[in-house]
Amino acid sequence: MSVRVRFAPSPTGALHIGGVRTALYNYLFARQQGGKFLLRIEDTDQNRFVPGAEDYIIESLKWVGLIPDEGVGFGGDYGPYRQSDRKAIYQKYALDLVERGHAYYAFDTPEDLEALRQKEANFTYNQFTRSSLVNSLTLSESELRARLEAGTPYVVRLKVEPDVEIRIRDLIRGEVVFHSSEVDDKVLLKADGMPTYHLANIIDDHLMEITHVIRGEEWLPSTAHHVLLYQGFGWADTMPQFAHLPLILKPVGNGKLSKRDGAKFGMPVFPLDWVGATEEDRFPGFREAGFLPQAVVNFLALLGWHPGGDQELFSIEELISAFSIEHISKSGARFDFEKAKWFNQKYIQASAPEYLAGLIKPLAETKGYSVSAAFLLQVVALMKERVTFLPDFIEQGYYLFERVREYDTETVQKKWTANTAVLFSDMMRFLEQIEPFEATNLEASVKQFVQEQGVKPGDVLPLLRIALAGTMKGPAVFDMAVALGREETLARLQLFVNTFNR
RNA sequence: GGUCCGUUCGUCUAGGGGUUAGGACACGUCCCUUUCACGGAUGAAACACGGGUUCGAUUCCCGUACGGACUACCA
Repeated sequence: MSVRVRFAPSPTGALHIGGVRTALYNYLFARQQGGKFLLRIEDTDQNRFVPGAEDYIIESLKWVGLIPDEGVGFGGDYGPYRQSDRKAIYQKYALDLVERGHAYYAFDTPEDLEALRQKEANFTYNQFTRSSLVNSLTLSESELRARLEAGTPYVVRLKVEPDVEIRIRDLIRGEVVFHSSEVDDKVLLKADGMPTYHLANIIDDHLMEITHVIRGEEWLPSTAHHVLLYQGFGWADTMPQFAHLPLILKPVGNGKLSKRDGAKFGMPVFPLDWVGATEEDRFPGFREAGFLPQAVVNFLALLGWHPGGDQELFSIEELISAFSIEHISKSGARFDFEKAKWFNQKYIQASAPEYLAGLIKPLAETKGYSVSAAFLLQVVALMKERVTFLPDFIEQGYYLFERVREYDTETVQKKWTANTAVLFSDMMRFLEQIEPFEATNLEASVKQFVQEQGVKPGDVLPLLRIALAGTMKGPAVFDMAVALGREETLARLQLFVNTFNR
């Protein structure tokens, strides 16, 4: 049987970076096994539905390159892939389960249950309490029929049999055992006719012939219910295998990574910018922060998984061939933004100049710079080894696009002497006619010129650098001069002399 | 509270009954470089604790502690 896995987020807002990792692991597994990777939208909670979230999820997956083989927006033979479009299917199966004796109607209202919880803090609807509640197990047949015919709202609940051991073989954690006395009678079908996650995911996974369920650790406790459902439907022999992923934890402190941590630690925790309706519902994304999707993938892949060995940088092809569920860690992994930055830097260094130039072009344009592709290529060559994020090309290297905004006056004062102005004027005349205006020639000639003037290069070159860039940081001076061109270089030298020669 | 899951340098992790416990990020020092980075070298830094099992446990078992998830007509 060929592998089929799914990523099944619910459209309640921006897709958390942990969700991206779950999608990635599913994707890697599917690709490696020659199987299919599907996207299913779990929108059975009408109250939590957020417009735009579905598009956001799809765009996120596309950005990181995890293209589903089937799913909402991707076609496929097992649709519909949006659960709200499958409502009738769940109702049919829920009633089927009632007939099989593995589920029952319950008429207790949310208010009834809330009142019970008030009275008894740990109240649970289960095999011990259901006999004293209002459901098809306690109602007579005629009472039941009367309520159903009157259209009384009801839910369908799982009927958990007493004294049964539920064994789960988790691919990551080994065998996990639950006793049915600890398993409650979960709601399967809600009063609005929609299924809960538990029902919908079992029916869909069965109908969509899912072979492996790779999902977050938060689902481990409810897997007992899921196993019972497979058995109740008579699908035990085709039940998928489970793999419960460790959580992604906060960078510091306790608990899992939350969307608030982004603002708190000044880093994105979402793949793309999310712009919600309110000011508080806005979050930055990795893409807009200037990450390369390949770097995000590499970073995420290694956050909770490692194939063994010392390799850190993996192409997507390498990830696919090296991936194995058995090598996924059991414990939660802290989100280390410093490591994410390192990956990005590495991927920028390794990227083709043309690719980078294409990515920074729109960034330059929003800053109001209109530059040629050739010039962008020069910027990339100059800045590639010293940036972490894509916008750094423009922001750190702004002086390649416009004139110096601010000089490092401290260094200027340290190096400026009585004859600096004269020296610079002579150097400008020298630069005016030097041929070719090219880095190695410039370097050799200018150094020689400076020496002939009886000055040490160390006294002049820093000033030359500041004249062109304003700062002591940055690319090699003569490379910058070439990128700027002869005319602009001379103009900046003149400007520099004018500024400091008082 | 109950159930379940987990615990190797600060962080991500490799490893696995006998190892100088390996790599990477971050950090320190040095080299390269008349800048900054890149690169190279190097240093500091870990098996939560207590019992077993064993000739020998960081590795296997059991506890304890700590951390986490779940405990909705949310997913």
